[in-house]
Amino acid sequence: MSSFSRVRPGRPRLVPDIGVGTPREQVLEAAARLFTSKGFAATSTREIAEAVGIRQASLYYHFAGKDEILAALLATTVRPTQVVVEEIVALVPPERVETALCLLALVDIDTLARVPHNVGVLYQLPDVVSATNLDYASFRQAHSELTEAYANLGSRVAERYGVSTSPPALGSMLIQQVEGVITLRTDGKAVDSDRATEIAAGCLRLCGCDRAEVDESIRRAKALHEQLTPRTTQSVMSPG
Amino acid sequence: MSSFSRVRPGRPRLVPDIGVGTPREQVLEAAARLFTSKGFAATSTREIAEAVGIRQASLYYHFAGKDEILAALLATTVRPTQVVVEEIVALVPPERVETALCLLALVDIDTLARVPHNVGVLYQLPDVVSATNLDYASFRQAHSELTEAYANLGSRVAERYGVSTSPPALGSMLIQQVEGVITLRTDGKAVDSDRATEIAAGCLRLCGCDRAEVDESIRRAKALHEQLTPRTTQSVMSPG
DNA sequence: GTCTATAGGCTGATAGAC
DNA sequence: GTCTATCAGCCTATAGAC
Repeated sequence: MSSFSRVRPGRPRLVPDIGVGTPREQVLEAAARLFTSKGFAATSTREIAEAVGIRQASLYYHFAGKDEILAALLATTVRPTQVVVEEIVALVPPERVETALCLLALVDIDTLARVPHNVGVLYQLPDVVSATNLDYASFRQAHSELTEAYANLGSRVAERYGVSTSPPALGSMLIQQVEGVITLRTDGKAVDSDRATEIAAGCLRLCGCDRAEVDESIRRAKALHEQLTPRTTQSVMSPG
Repeated sequence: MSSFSRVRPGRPRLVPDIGVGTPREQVLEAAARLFTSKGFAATSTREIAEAVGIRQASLYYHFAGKDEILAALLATTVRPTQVVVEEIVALVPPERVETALCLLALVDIDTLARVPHNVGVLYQLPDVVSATNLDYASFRQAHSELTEAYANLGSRVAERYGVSTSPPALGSMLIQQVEGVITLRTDGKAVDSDRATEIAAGCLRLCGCDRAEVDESIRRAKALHEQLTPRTTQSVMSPG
């Protein structure tokens, strides 16, 4: 909206606005970068303001407080929802659970790899979790539902291959594997399409799939995945 | 040392000392609990002091500053060193790489599960990483050496089963799987011996092992593991 | 919409009594 | 070895001018 005209209402900034997007978006961009790299509590509102090129007090025109900035960032959904899981399952013939699991993993990995500034880390920070002014509970529930989806699909696959790991344990192992994407980005490593495929294949092997089944499921899931996310550059992401 | 006599030099505390261990240990215990649950930056020295039952300023008799408390905690080694890796490899006949990998995983899982207050999380916190007054680099190197050990053992196993994942990718997947212990403890879930076994088995499946090989390697590795850590309660740990 | 100015609180740390 | 007392600095947030 702001890029339509450089002449905006209100007093001009000391430093002219050279950023992209609305001021609000600029704040969120800077906050995401700082929160993920230094942590929430360790980042001051002054630093955020300075990164944007405005004064500390000016933040409070756009957000009610530091917590609100964090809440807005967390609202940036970074994981597949229950609805998406159901779509994925519906896309795949019931006898091909392996493909469904693989597709879920690919979609999830892709989401985590693409989200700006590795915002996925925020959900893992203790000071974010314990800063319970916000409805962190709703995230927890969404996350545990996603874990259940992994547990459900994974254990149906495991059954076929005689793997006896309990569904909850298998679910947490699978989601842990997928969330390796967050770790990789934190460590400054890029997550490209090949890496995504390797992680998804790892998920299948975790459930006991043999090589032939892994290859076949990967092939089918990748086809479906490209069909789900058409025309965009595939899963290539800078580490930041 | 302090428990020999309750009468210690110096002015008595306002609140009588009912804690265990030396005052220094009490501070570390409280700091570990608070740092891991609230984060480093979000924890004040006043909170630590209050938890111990002393005044904020009294902390500075035992530690030069907040950073020093953190550094002392990080010095609590929580992962197998290069030397331990070599010992493990030496324990297992060369043709049983699967067993070596499994044993490494079990030892590592056990270490992470037993360390007080889930101190392993500290190494993942952005504010700890960016608080580089301390030699965080040495930890990074130790961690990357451990990842390499997983990569090395894992890819030797993978080779046998026709799994073509690159060693670095496999290494990061394996260590990610093991570090699921940290996540589990953060989520308040206990990590008992059965869970440890399931995770170790997952590591083997990640490398392509079939069921028979997984079972055999687990059996051998557990025997060696018990031999390494005799007479202690096996891997049972409270979540905190 | 951004500025200046400032309030009020909490922080990490030091000095010196006991 | 722990206390009291205190400091200077930074923090979030508000009020009101432009």
